[in-house]
Amino acid sequence: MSNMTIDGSRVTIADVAARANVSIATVSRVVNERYGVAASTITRVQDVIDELGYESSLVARSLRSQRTNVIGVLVSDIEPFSAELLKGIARALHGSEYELVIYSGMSAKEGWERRYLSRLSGTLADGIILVAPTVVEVNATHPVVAVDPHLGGSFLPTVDAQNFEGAVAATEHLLGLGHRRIGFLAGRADLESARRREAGYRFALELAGISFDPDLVQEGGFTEETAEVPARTLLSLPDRPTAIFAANDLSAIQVIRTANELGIDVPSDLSVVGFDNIPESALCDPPLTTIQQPIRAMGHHAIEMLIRLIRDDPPATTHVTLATELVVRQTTRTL
Amino acid sequence: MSNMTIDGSRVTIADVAARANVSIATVSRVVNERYGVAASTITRVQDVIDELGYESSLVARSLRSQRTNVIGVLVSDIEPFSAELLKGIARALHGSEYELVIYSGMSAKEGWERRYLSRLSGTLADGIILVAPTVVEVNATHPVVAVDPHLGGSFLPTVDAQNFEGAVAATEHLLGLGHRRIGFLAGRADLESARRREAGYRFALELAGISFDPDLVQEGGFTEETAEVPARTLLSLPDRPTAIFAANDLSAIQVIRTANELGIDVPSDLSVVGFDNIPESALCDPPLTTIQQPIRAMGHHAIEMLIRLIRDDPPATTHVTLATELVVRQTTRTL
DNA sequence: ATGAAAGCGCTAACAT
DNA sequence: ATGTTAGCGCTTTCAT
Repeated sequence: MSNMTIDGSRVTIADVAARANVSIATVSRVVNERYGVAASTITRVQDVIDELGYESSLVARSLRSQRTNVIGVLVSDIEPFSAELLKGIARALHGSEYELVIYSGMSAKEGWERRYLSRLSGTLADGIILVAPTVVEVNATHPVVAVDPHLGGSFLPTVDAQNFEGAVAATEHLLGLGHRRIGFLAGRADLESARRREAGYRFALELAGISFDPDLVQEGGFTEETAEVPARTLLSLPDRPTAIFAANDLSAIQVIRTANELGIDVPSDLSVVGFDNIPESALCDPPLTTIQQPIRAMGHHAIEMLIRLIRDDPPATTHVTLATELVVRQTTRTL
Repeated sequence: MSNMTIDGSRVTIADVAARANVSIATVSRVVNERYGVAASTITRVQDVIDELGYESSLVARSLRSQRTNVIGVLVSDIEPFSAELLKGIARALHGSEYELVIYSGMSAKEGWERRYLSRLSGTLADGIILVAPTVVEVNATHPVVAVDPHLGGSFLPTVDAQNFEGAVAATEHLLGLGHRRIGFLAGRADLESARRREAGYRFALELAGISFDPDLVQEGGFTEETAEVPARTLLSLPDRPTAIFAANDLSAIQVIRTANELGIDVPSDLSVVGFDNIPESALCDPPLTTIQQPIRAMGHHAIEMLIRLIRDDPPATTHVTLATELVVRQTTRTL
């Protein structure tokens, strides 16, 4: 529709003002529904806005005004976990007054949270959700809520899940099936959630009177790529584990793949349990037994907390931990 | 880390300039690696930047300069399809020079594409990917690529999938199982992809010599919520269909749910086929037979086309259609 | 090599 | 009721 542009460029507030024979300020008032504009002027300006298809620039507006009605979400990457979380966040935002901007600098480099925050905060968004940040000592001008953060003891409002309890449940599930040599494919050492999952694994073993074997623990790094070598290491052990608990589904899926390559059948020769219950875990073959995190609900809670902070409402809970649950599918079997 | 702020507010280029005893312009030159700055000055400014943790504001920068190194993705909502697409887009952007901004005004209201585009384009992003737009007569100042758009004949560079062929395959799968009364839960009438799926359904029926029964077609609207009533209508027909082909997985999942509520067993009493193969389709019970769209690959192609356009590279393909494929799971059975 | 100044599109304080 | 003006943080001429 050619009325979207004048001279092939964007329609700005100045174009509208000129065509309606009013000042830029008046157009701004009409757009923002401020008081003190004559009804006839409102009509005239609105007509021009419609005619020209004018829509105010988010960028220009947010540079100038404090309030933008935008919620920002900062992620290091769009992978299954963050994608699920985004679905929950979007759902929670339905029917609200807020718009959603998701930003990813496409780099998981050390300190991304701070850099992204610095690039967006104070400007684009009224409040920010930080997804799986490894740094939380952040000093922003706007409210920030962290989901699944590095540090448990952060002063940031936080949403996470029962990592420890979930890991205990996963390990006890394997123990209950008769497994005794249970490997653990750890997550990233710098993530609190990863450490708590390892703690749960160790705790369950100890409770069962099984002494901890450091050979049975490898760092898998939470992605399929980084999990391959450690998975192979674990599966090539002289006294190979009969079961592996992976710190997240992505690395569990890689364990299954690597096992297949090595001619090890899952679940006949090897039981595997993941963590997260991302949609992909049900898609893999065989479908993965895993610990379900209520990822979308976490998004929901994060939004609720953030909006409360933005509105400066009475301080609600500052730390929400949601329950995890074992989901038994087909990668685990009695020894 | 308190060095992120001065006086509790954002660190701006002015703060850096003041502390380094240079002008704002010089800091800008250092940040953007422009020529004509003394080596000693570069060092000094860079030190202050590091010390203060300065990062330029995306908003301010993009207001002023043409190039932002940001790819914008405009979606009406974050649901399984767009989330999958985002995963593909993010993957394609790994290691590139581009950052990613996803914008959703959280409204599927008529004309959202144009409004979002107007709010973002010309400012924040160097190029835009429009996801499932219903309007494509768009006149932007920057390159735009449409994924799965409304109009087939759009002049916009487009990425889509074989909707017609996929629908034929789905319908023929059901026909091959002996079904004759096959219902169709249509998509949104304003979406080209939805219409082509219906055309494929009709074509396959015709080819099989089955006359089209308008009672067997209901508009399902592509979401679980909107699909419920039409699904119930279809399943309450006096001469109930023995199979239903739904125009997307979300509505297929709703068909299964509604069937359960009505005491109709899938697949014993009713076969169901979806379209998309979103991860959720494998998660439902029983796992859904569906037509797979290579959603992530579509994201990949869209990025490639867009970057080419941004770089003004030799005009590559302006319209990519990817193949769809039948994925047989457990919701279809011989009659 | 560096600084001063204009201006991107907009909002808000201050006139009138 | 409406216009004028001063910035928001930044890049980019144009001077020096």
